[in-house]
Amino acid sequence: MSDSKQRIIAVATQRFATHGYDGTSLQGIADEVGMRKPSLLYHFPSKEALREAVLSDLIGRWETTLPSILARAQTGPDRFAFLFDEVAQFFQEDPARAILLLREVVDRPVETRARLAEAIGPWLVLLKGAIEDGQESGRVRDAVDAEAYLIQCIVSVVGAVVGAHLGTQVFGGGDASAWILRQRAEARRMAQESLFKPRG
Amino acid sequence: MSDSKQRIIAVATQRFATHGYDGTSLQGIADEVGMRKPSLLYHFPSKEALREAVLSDLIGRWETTLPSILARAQTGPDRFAFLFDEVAQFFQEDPARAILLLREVVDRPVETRARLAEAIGPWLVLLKGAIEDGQESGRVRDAVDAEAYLIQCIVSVVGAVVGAHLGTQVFGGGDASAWILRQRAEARRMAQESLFKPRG
DNA sequence: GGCTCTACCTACCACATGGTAGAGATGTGC
DNA sequence: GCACATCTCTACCATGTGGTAGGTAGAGCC
Repeated sequence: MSDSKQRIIAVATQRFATHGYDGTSLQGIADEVGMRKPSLLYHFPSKEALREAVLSDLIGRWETTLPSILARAQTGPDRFAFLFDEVAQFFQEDPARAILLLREVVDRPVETRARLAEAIGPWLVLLKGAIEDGQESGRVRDAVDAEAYLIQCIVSVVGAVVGAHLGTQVFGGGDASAWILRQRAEARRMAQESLFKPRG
Repeated sequence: MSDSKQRIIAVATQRFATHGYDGTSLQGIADEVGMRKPSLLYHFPSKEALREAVLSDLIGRWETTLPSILARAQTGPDRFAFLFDEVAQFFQEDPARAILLLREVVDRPVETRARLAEAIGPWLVLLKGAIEDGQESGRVRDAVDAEAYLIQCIVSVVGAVVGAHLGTQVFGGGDASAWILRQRAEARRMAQESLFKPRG
């Protein structure tokens, strides 16, 4: 992909995340990239095409990151905590990813969900199996609703980014990046302790 | 408040939630209400004023609902589960409330958070105290980060509405309203089991 | 009847938007 | 030299937007 295209996608990603699709103008993106609007429209024939490219780029990054996470998660100990943190790390690295994803799901529920189902569905089915195995072997609580649990985990991780900003305002103390770490840690603790049976 | 004003707010709430502020036109609202655009602008001098009114209406409803929840929560048993479910019920009653809130926090982080801090801040401080009391008396896990925990609870409840729609697509089985119940139940279970120490 | 207020209307405006037409520059292969 | 492709530009357009000006019908009041 050409350099211009990549720069446009990068800028558009941030602006779509910050102001939403409707709240972002091609003019604004073009200005920030440093070109005229028609030049931008040369690379992406329409605003809708740009949205599509931005989303594809995000999902693409996810799909290249995921296998590496899963591969490493299989070997080490504390697989659960590792998996949770790595996924959280993906969003924390660039919070715009979480916000963008959230916006897409809320703005265009049907279309986005279908894409998302394709991208993370198989992975969730896998994890669901792992949870059910854990229930049979007695390590995982029987009360866990595996499917709903997994969805809530995603909600927690993505929501931690939004929640962090909320924390700074309501309770004060520390900046947003410090809060995001606290939110992530607490989300993991909640997920972990509500999944496994207490030891002993 | 006049009937027209209330109808406008009701329609605007749904449309802002569904399409976002920027994605909603005054024309569209006016059409659905059944009046001309300038008539709408007679009641609310600007689109921004309408947004403000919609948000005030939502927060107002919350502020009248909350005391009744807290009053009832103090007497009965299973206070935690009751509180959690009642709050969840508020959003489930009209999912647009959850989506709208989410959108506001994401769209106008600073302004909305300040308002939200005002509306729910004192209540969160109260609950924070209750959790810390529980830690001292040994019923609540020491590892709980009270502030982050409470924020994550809000994220879970609001996110359950979004997550429910995700569940239908990824796993299938049941419609959105059935999924929202599952998400809520699982979110409560996760919050509860990660808060209290295991009995016995 | 006259005055005022509310609630609504028609007609209009300035402006920003997404998008198009078509030309000019810059390089690449022959 | 010349055709061709790639990329960017200027100039423009149709449309929809939030918002304004000003008028009208009716209710209540004196």
